[in-house]
Amino acid sequence: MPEIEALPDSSSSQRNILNHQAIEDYMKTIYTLAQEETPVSTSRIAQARSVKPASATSMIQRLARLNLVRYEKHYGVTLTSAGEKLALEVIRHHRLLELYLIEALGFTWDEVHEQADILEHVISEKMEERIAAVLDHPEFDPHGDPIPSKDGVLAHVENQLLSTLQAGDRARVSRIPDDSNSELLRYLAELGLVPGAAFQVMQVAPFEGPVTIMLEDEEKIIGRQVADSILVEICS
Amino acid sequence: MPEIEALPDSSSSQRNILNHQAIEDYMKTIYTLAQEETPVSTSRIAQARSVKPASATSMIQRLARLNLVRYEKHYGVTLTSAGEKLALEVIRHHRLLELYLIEALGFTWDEVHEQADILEHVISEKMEERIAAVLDHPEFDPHGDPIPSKDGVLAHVENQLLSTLQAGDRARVSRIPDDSNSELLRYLAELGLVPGAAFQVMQVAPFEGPVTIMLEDEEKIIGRQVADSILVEICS
DNA sequence: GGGTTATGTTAGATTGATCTAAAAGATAAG
DNA sequence: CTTATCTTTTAGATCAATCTAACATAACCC
Repeated sequence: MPEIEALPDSSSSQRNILNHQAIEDYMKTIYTLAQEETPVSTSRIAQARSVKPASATSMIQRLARLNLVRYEKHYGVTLTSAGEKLALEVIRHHRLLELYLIEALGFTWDEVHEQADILEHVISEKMEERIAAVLDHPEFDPHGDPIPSKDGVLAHVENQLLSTLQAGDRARVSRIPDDSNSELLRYLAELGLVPGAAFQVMQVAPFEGPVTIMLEDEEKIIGRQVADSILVEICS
Repeated sequence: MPEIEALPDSSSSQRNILNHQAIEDYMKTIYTLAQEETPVSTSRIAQARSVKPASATSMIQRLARLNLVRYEKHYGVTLTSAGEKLALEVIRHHRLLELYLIEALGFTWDEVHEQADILEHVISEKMEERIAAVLDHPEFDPHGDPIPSKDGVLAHVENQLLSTLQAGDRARVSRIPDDSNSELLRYLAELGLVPGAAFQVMQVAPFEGPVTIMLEDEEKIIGRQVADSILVEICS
């Protein structure tokens, strides 16, 4: 008689007995990819997780058995509501941890992603709660990403790429993807281009040329590639 | 040609790629058991880790291949210096984390063990360092256990069981084993019997009877079993 | 010193997460 | 509409950590 695998039960008093790292990582990946395009294909998941497609297929099948995703062969996956809940929980952990590592432990912007990626799977409910309390229940992480609330609600911000602005526009940095490489993050921190920073676009050179901005009374010139990795909110 | 498994290399820049949880847990267990009696037998390890002897044997063989223990069939294991170093590293993590969870995140005495047991395997060098710094490089954890220094040195304190004291003795609580059950820890905290607390023994009832102590001008009576779980340092 | 008991080890199975290689399904292009 | 290509799935292997069952060694006791 085949045993049915138990769902990772977040309401159970004895959580974290099994290491569900892999499951949680896949869920996070699928959630993120689903933002861009749904359903999510096997190969996109495999690529994002740096595994072979065959490995992704087998994990997808397991996730489907756990009712975390709906899966149709040769078509793709979508998250179930249980799946979305789990993904948001992990993302909440990740973002709270990133902020905490900076605020409480003096990490720098570019160092936190890696450590948060590990810790996100192992902190207890209690620890999540205490971290959130110490940080005064923040809504955004240091990269400007919204932190899902306990019940899975995400603040929604209208973003656009900095590179889409025109000369004269005033805007505020809202997000830098937290998986950008560390070099870039350090560079941006040095320039002062961190979430919240307000600036005005002075000039946008044609042919994918550099963008000149005025930030804190200083002119900064950034390449197009950099401008493409910064999300902003226009100040109207 | 058989590949030799790589040693968990703490000096490597890319640590924590593989989950060496199991290895670290065994090393910690063996280190602790070796304090009591050496060499450490398979069954003691198996019992401490709540696995079957067969499982312990196979892990021991792996640890021996990694040069973390010396192993002689049917005799037992002893730690190599690399093994002791690893064990002390994990113990350092554990004890720093226990203190940190209490000091920085408002955990209570009885809650920290479990969470520290998980976190100890996943915090980076950097995080360990920052936690130690925030705590001002403490020498003892909240249960009175010495925290190994970065280079593996342990403060040594001469301890004895509270139950071995005699009426009239003055002493100070030095340690409560951190794996004592939570009930007991909460009870002791309530009584004020925490590391550092100074008291005088008033009476020791015969036939394994209760011990009466004077602590902060209040008389407390504790059972023999409780007295057996408290380590003290005589104030001479 | 030889049998009994306790302790340890080996053999073989299982589960999870990965892989490679091969087969099957979907897509696209003449 | 048929073939070539690309994507996905299946089959089967590997490795770590565990288990059970069976075997081997050590210890102990008369």
